[in-house]
Amino acid sequence: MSKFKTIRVRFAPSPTGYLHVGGLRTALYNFLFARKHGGVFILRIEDTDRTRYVNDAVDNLIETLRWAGLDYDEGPEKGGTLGPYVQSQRLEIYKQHVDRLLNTRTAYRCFCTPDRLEMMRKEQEARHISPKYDRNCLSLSQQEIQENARKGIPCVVRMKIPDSLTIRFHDVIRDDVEFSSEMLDDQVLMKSDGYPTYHLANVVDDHLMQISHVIRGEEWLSSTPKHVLLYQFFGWELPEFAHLPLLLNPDRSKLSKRQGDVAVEDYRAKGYLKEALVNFVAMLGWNPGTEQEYFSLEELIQQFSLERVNKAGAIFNIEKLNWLNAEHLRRKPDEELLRMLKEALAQSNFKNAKHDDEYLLKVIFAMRERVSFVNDFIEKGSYFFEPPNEYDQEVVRKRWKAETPSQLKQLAEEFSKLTSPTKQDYEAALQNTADVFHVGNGTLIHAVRLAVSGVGGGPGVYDILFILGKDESLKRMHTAIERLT
RNA sequence: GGCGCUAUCGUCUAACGGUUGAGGACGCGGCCCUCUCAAGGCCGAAAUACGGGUUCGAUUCCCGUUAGCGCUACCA
Repeated sequence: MSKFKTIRVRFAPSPTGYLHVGGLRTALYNFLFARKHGGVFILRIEDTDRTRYVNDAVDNLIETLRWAGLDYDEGPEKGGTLGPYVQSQRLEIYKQHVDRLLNTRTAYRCFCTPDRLEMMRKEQEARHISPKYDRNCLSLSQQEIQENARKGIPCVVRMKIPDSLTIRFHDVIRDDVEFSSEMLDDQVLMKSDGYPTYHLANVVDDHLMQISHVIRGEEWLSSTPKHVLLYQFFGWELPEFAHLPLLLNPDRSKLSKRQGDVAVEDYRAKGYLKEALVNFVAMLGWNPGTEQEYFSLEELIQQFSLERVNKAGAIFNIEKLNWLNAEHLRRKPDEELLRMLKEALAQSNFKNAKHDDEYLLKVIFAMRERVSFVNDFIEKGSYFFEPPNEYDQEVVRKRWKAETPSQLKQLAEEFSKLTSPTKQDYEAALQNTADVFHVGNGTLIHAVRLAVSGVGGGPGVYDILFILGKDESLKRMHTAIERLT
């Protein structure tokens, strides 16, 4: 599919504070594509806007990518032969390339002040024509340019868009796309502070870093013709382009804060598993063509293809993420769940409670099918870590009758006779007691459950009793008899 | 406003002109299982934006309309 020998792709975020879930998906698709084809996945930091620089953003980005399991082959902190991989460290390279453009007259210096530009735009807007630089500085003579430079007037470098040219390029996802050069502005390539704009830096770097496929968000589609022109100006071969559909808010606007969490770290903090988040964003805009929904990273790598990426934007649907999280969580081996539960416990209200692994493993066994998040073990199964401090009133109304206290007293009596009871022992004892009172065992089951857990749902009652142990169970039964009578 | 991209159940999506009275998943409702809650199983409601073409035949190809989104910065 490609004229390039090795697949080389890059994820090129701008460090503005955190990794956006849309960014995570872009990174993921790049990663999957590279791994699938034995290619190279590069991380490049696009920090050419000094006004938006955020401290620690790069570290944060790298840490989040690492958390998600998307290891890059070349990039900051990792190195590579075609670095540096941080654009602010490549200023000299951009300058050289801008000079090339200047020499071939495919770019020119512009000394217009921001004020003049602003006024020009206002006027154009008033006249209902699309805002475009009026090329005021294109006609400057060599002398005038030198004069201005000598006076120290700040200047930018603009690319000179050819007139009436149709620019066509191929996109793996959208096929052929074409734009008229008439619509293009003489884009600033080099800012007055000596930093390149995205357009220049991205083309220069993609070429120098031998990027074979530019896989990025759809918001770049409209500026791609400028990039194509730049490749032509430099006489470089075009990479393949693949513009990914956007991630949307529930109201179909572009995914943003305000309408929920957009930072990967938010989801991480909320207890979502990286496996679930990765699986989920992978399915937002891509599918394998089969009915498989649950994927490990390894399976995604095997099955991923750019050709099966959709064109239309996708809403970030939290319900499905929750479901996938539960799926991934419940399939985890005991040991891993144990490790995660201990970690969660350490940060919970029960951090001082002592429970050995054997006990926690029993809780995991009992709760496994009932949790979507690790914290659910603690929240939905709080009674495994402390006695109920209140009883669900609705359940009390339904399950706790006038005769219940005396029945439970008798049941407690039976339980206390048992030595190291198994689940079966509890069951037999309860059955016997139910027979004595001529009631169905359900009557006692629900009452005991309420007494020991405070709630109406959960694992089988014999499991709960067994996990809690005889002494604790009896204690709770007596407490309930007292408090609910 | 201009340019571009997009358009199948509420949501994510399948279908690459015909075996489609449009399939799956999440969510929702019902039933089964059952000591409860889950999990699981079964069933159900739910979609091709609209209008023209092309074709023996359009979800699928073309055009238009509408809608949504993106871009339109010395931001990326």
